[in-house]
Amino acid sequence: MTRSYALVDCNNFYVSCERLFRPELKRRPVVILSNNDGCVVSRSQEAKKLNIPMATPLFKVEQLLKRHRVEIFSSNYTLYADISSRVMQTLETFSPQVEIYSIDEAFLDLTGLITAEARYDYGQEIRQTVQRHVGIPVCVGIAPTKTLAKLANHGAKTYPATNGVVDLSRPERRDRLLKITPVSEIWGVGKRTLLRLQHMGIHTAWDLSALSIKTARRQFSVVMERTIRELRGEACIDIDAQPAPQQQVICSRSFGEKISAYAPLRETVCEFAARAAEKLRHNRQLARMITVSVRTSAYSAEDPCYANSASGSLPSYSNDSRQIIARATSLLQTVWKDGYRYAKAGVMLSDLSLDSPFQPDLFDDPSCRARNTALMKAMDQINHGGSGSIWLGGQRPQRDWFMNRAHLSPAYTTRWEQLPIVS
DNA sequence: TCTGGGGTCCTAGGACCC
DNA sequence: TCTGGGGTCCTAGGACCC
Repeated sequence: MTRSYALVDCNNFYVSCERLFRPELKRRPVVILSNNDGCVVSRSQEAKKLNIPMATPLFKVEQLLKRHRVEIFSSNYTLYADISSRVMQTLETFSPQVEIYSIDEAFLDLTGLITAEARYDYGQEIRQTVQRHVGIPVCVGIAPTKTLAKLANHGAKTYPATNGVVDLSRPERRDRLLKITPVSEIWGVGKRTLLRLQHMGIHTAWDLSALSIKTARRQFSVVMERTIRELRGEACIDIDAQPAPQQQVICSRSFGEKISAYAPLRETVCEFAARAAEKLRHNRQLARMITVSVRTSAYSAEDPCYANSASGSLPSYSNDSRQIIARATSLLQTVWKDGYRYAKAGVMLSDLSLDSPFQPDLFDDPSCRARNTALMKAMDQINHGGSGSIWLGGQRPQRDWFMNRAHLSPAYTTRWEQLPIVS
């Protein structure tokens, strides 16, 4: 049976979230910054028109932003995650098979759900419902493969005449859009691949779809082969409504101020380790491998450059903050070198397993494990909401001390004291 | 002065086994 | 003196995604 997928993608998602609570910003240029106020990661239509490229460092466009009185926000992930889950809940009423692909987009399996003729209208209904229930504008792309649904969504965003919905079920429409879309817009074509494709004279999505499968396989990889088949309408990537448990948990940050001494760097790494352990417990997972990485700035010309990482295993599968912090500290000692100005560090947990059913090893002490689990649970409950009321020795008490967040909006939907007030 | 963070998948090459 | 070949597992690195 011919399959049918919809890709629903929120428009300028972070900007739209901020505008929900600041409606006066509707037609104003708005940008959202990454963690640490480093780069521009979301732009309103008006900001895009000012030629502010995605992921530009803030300092490069600061003057431009000022001149055009662009509204600036630090990222407020607590808010975005909450709005995202409301959007996803709404989408789940439109298909039994929904794959949440990222914070702002989801694939819906429409196969056998609606007739080909009704698909465009269904897309419009999705748009209107999300707008009415959550207040977030979305675009919908519908097609027989996920790669084409991505393309359709890009079309819906690019061409206002589509009214936010593009259905590529008919091959004529599909081919027409392929011919006018640059190959760089195709899902899976990144910077490196783009360069190689251009050398081969491949510039549009249509050119790519015409590349022989054999050549694609030989010169690129199975990934490219799949992309081409999908562009031709052959579904190779299925909906993944029950994603496998995560394989790694990462906590890493650039610092607001560079760190040259061991003690503050250790405190920071301990903090990252504690956060990673929290995430692990939230996922109901355990880890056996831990990696600690540190680096100096990759951009600074005058500072000497150094980057290193060290991995090691934990005594057994664990999500106990104390064990993870202890191991992180010992690993940091092996990569620490005096005389550098550190700009970034990270802790990664891998070799994960679910915490139940748990397979203990020979030396496991069940009563000790139960006690530790209870202790961590109590800690998480006290810290619920991210306020960081209690912490372990070695952690730095003021969370986020190292992060610049000069333009943060309130946690409108997740903290009582910050609820918006209608007067 | 100031350049994000958190993930996934694929491939190649080495170690090791029989 | 002869020095195969196929399989698995692990790791590092690359490329990509949002």
